Amino acid sequence: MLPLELIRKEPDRVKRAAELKGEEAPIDEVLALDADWRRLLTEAEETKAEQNALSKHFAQTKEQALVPKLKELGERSKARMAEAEERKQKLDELLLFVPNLFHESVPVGKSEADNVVLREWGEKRDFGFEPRTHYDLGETLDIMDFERAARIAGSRFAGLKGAGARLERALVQFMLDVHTREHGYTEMQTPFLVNSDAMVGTANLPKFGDQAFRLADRDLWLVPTAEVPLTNWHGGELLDGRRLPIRYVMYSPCWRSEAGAAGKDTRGFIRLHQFSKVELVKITDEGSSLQELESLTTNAEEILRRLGLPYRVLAMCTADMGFAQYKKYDLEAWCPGLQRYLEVSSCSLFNDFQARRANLRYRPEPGAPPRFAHTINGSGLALTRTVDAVIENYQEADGSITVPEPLRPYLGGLERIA
RNA sequence: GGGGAGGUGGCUGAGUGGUCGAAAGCGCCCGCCUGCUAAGUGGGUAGGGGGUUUACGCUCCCUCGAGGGUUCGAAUCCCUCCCUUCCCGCCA
Repeated sequence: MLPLELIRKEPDRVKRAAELKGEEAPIDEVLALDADWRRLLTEAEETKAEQNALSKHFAQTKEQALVPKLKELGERSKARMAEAEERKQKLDELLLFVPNLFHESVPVGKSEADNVVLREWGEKRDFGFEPRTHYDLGETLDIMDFERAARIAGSRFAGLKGAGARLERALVQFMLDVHTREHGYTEMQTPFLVNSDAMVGTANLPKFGDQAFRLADRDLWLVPTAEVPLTNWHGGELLDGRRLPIRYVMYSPCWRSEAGAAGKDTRGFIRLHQFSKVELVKITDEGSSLQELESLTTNAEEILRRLGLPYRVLAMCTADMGFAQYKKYDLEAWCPGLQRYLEVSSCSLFNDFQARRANLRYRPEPGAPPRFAHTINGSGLALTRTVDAVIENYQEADGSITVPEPLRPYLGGLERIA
């Protein structure tokens, strides 16, 4: 959510930013409602002030002749206030549909083709044979099962078996260990179901409800990412600014309806209704947030490096950035079987956009007025696709898979999946 | 699922119809005092919004879990919901 004050003062700037992001922004409606609301509010408050003063007088004198006047003032202020409230409510609802601005460093672009490759790491391996896809290898080795998953849940679900399941679990533990022991994150475990308020806090609602799964009989959603519970974890709180940044890491399953993705990535372990992820979330202050985005991105990259997976880092352009992000990097791992890069992490800075929605504030120092926090998140990494990248990059000519060194301790010393 | 208790500022916790945005304590801030530390001592210290102001500020309104209601007037009385906690039941 953007501050109303900003929209009032610089409506054109907000409109322009929305346009470059390819988002609609109901700025004119917001401005009209804002003017209406303030006019009615002033009227209501003036009447209320008169009533309060007279009521105070009445409390002392008990002058019964004042009662009708008091009653009338009360009714009038209540009626005006109700009108004002009605506008304010509409205004607040609309504000949830105004997209975030973006940082000046974000490349302006029209499509994903305008994203900028910032750096590439690792050598793409020369196999000396035609590398196979992870789903080909996975089914041959009997460590991935798409058919049976579809039988019990439908398409876009997958199952892992034996060494496949263990490989994913090893990756989870490896990632959690690196982030908690070396990068200063605190491991969390939160509910995987969250209410609508939490979804609004991270801006998954009201605009993107069709991307998530909701329980039919109550106000609960399956988390589309651990970003939702973690970013909202301190929602409504006033944090001690001296204790920022807060760094959380959490493993969770994620559920997404993938509405609108029909036909995309239908094969393999790539785009599923349920996948696993190790998520990094930071809650920080204004001054440090840009820098904290950089370090979070580096933290996620570190996992790819240790696993020896070639990858590249993209600066997302305005058009590819999304409604709530202020600045965003994608990490893409090279998958030689698929002959393409797969997004394994998306690291974003939201500024105070989410914090305003979640009412997440901090006091910079004792006595200072509260400010909205800045929030950052990124995968560290998405498990599903990291499994793919490991399988494809570490495959051998005979169809077996060499286990990357750092994972072996987590697999009881296992060196090869065959 | 059944029954009891409770949700008040950064925290603990008083307050049962007006003079209460709210005692006291802790914490924090500013001063005084004290070789240092600790202690003592005086004062200050909730959040949000509107108007006005270059600004400091001034002023008004709202907020005691959320939303309704009663009343001239609600932290206080009534209703609904949410949450916490205790006892019973069930259970991994």
